[in-house]
Amino acid sequence: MAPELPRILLLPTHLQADELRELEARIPTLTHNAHEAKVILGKISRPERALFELRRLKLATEPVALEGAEGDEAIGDKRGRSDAAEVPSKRPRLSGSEALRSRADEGHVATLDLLGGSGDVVLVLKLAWLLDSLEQNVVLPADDYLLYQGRKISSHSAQASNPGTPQPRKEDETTRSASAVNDSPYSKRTTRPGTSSSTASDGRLHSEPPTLHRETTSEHEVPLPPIPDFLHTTYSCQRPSLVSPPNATFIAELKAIRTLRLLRGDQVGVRAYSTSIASLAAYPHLLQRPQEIERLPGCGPKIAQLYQQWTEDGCTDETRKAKTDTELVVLKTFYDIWGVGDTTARQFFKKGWRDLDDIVEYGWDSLSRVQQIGVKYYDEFQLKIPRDETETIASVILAHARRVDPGFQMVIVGSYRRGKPSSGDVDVVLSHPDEAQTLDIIERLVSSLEKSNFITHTLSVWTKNSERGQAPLAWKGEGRRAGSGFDTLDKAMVVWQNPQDKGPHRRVDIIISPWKTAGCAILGWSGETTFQRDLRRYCKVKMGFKFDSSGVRSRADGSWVDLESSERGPAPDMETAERRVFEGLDLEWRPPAERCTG
DNA sequence: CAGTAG
DNA sequence: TGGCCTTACTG
DNA sequence: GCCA
Repeated sequence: MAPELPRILLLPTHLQADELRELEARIPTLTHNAHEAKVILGKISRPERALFELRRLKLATEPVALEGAEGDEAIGDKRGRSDAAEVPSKRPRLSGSEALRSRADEGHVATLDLLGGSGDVVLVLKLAWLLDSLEQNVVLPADDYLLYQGRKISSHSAQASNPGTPQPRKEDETTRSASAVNDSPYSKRTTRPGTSSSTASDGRLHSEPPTLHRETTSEHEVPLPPIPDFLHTTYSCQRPSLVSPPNATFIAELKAIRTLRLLRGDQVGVRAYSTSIASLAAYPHLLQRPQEIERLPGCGPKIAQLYQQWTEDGCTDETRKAKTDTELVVLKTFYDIWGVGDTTARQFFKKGWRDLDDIVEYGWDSLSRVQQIGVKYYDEFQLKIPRDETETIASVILAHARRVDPGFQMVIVGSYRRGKPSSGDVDVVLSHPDEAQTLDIIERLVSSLEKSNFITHTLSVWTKNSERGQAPLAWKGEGRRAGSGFDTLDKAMVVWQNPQDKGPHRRVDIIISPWKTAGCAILGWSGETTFQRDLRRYCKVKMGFKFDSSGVRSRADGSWVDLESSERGPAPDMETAERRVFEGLDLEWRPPAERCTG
């Protein structure tokens, strides 16, 4: 009794001719017409490949709500390092238990209805679905095999895809950013330009009608999805960029290339790839073809070409070759040591060192103090820090600050504030409405946390530039008064371990800001690198300002520009201050979760 | 001074 | 074709 | 590598 199968089209991709024939023989409901197939099967494993196949079949679809399967690959976790010969400088080995979390059981709720359901929905599944179903003699749920789910559209209905996400509420002054994580900020902006155009007071507001370039290339009438108006800017601080964009897997490939460029010393390449990554991270549609890419800012023919190669081959030449290039693999290992950058990584390699044991054995004494710490805790620093632990660490820091004065306030910044489920390190910004309280607190705080054995090592302390380092600010101008304290912020970069449970050592940054620039401080510490870079560039080019986390200045005369106080006085809290900075910079408010530029 | 950090 | 974010700290 |  064969299971009752839906109409199936079998893709020939990656199948030998005889394999193909044999499989086809086992499918009673086989069709060769893509339009009547309910299920498309193939020996493929990525949603992008699925789209590529649909294109080849000339089957136009729009995506149906489906949180894309993320290609969240851990970096290199195969470190076959010998435990033999632990050098005097012992590098503690982690006790067993490595992968505590199994991926892939994120609770698949909805079982897809294969037989019933609206007739115009087509599923692209992995071939394994068929094999498993036949083996077990039942039609298995498609969930675990699903690569793509789309609704067939006739070539003339170019409906903008809105994959059924709930309409999010408007952000207003009082909304807290944390809740934004669950939203789908795309949906409110993917509506056609014109209907919901942003209120960006950017001057060069792009409220043009949906004039899509006439990209009616030789190709068929399937129109490219509209470019959201916010993607006409080259500044990533002017648009939402979410944590898990639809094209995350392709972005991951570009990030891999970026890392390779870094290791090779190609800094310009790093810049360029960062720009394209940030642009793609803001693109709310799953890519369908290379032409879409070239329309995006920071993306040109090269990136489009890489995309094509990647959809067809599953990876690019550059990453494929790198995988077997020992030099690059070793460089990456070295680069991951805290305190070792790409230049030093190459130097280590040139000395003939090939793994961490070589460094310990042959070069220990040549390492800087922080590099020694980086090597010693190499494994532990690679571990991600879950959100609840970040909160625990932060609350200890705040408690110690409040022991000095109860008026201290704190915002956890960094990737935590962006809503990531785990972080590489912990960043917190502390401030106090009374400026006298933030003056020399950093050293007292650090020593207090050292005495309580939370801080095991202090990597560096940026101490009191405010007082001593006023000279370096060539941004002279008489506007700056002595002791006003808005030079580069005081901060401490430390190694942390809970003295009670003795968990892994963690990297923690504690930043102190005077109240009047606390908005800039949390803004400067919450976005990803490209967001920051573009924010500074935007301030320079568009505003004639010089932004940094310790304040905004006029480039004309170097005078401090206060964007954080209103007529009603200083901001009541740091988040409000941050909103005022956005306003003062003529930027639309961007919740931290939308600052994920990759 | 070069190198590194966020 | 030049420019691409910023700057103090460390050794 | 892309943009002004």
